[in-house]
Amino acid sequence: MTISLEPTPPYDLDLSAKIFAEGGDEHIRTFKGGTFWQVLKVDDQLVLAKAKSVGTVEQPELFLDLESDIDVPDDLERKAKDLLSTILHLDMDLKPFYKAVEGDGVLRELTWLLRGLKIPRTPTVFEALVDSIIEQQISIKVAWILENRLIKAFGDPLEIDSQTYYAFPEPMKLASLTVEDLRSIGLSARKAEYILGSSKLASDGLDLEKFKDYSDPDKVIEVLCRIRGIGVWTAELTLVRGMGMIDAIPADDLGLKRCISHYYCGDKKITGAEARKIAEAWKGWRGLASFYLIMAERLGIES
DNA sequence: AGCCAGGCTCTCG
DNA sequence: CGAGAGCATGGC
Repeated sequence: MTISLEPTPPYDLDLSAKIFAEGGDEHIRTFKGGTFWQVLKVDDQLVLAKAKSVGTVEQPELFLDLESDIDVPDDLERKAKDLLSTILHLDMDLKPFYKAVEGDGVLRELTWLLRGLKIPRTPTVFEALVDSIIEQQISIKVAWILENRLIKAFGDPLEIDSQTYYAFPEPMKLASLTVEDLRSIGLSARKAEYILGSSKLASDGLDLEKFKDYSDPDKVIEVLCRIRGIGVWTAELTLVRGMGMIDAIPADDLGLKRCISHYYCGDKKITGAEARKIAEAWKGWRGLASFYLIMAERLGIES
């Protein structure tokens, strides 16, 4: 069964999914040989989704294949298609962003070089929140290792052709664990407590997913920051990655400051406040612009 | 070998 | 209050 997807052009899957190749895991989610795949949880049913590009950047088209341990009914198929579109952010229109940053010499060049790059989202806000907690302070590569361990240890398994794939664990599942359980995969006791606390809130009435519909990002940040272990940085990262709020920017982020400094300040060290000031020029698109800078640095693009 | 990496809380003074 | 210690792992 092959489903056709038509992303809003321009779109470059190979470029956009590159981020999943680094730190990816074949049993969870990765991008390899032109194919992106990930287990999706749709109506409590696990489905392995595989997407590849069959179009061009200007006329993008994806083929989506779904595999499961049951026959996938039509409505499930439609929901899986929608969820994959959400994850890859296929409905995002990049053209207004490109127009908005035309006056910025750095981004004008980077948006030309990285044309079709869309910022991915997590399937749920909860997943973005937990990921962001794990990523606090340690290097991103170590964080990816820990995230994958968490998913394999506590996530939902799907068996296909004697291969096991894992989806991100539900809040209820993580809430049922102990600090020792989480320490056993290499998390600090502190982070284990943060994750347990957040999971308990999420499985006990705090509907994180509803924050997607809030119109005021600052309000969401404020609410999230009341949770123990969640600071402004973690909240902002969750907004961008979990809610698709592409104007939110984790300006205090060490890696982002390094990127902004590299492309705008001749590698001179800058503060979070200075980063925020520079990012003012990208208002409306600050998170997306940051993503372009980070990807440009990863790809070794000089300017 | 040690220091550092996409922070945050808690504890002192 | 503001500053500083402590945290876990893996990469360099």
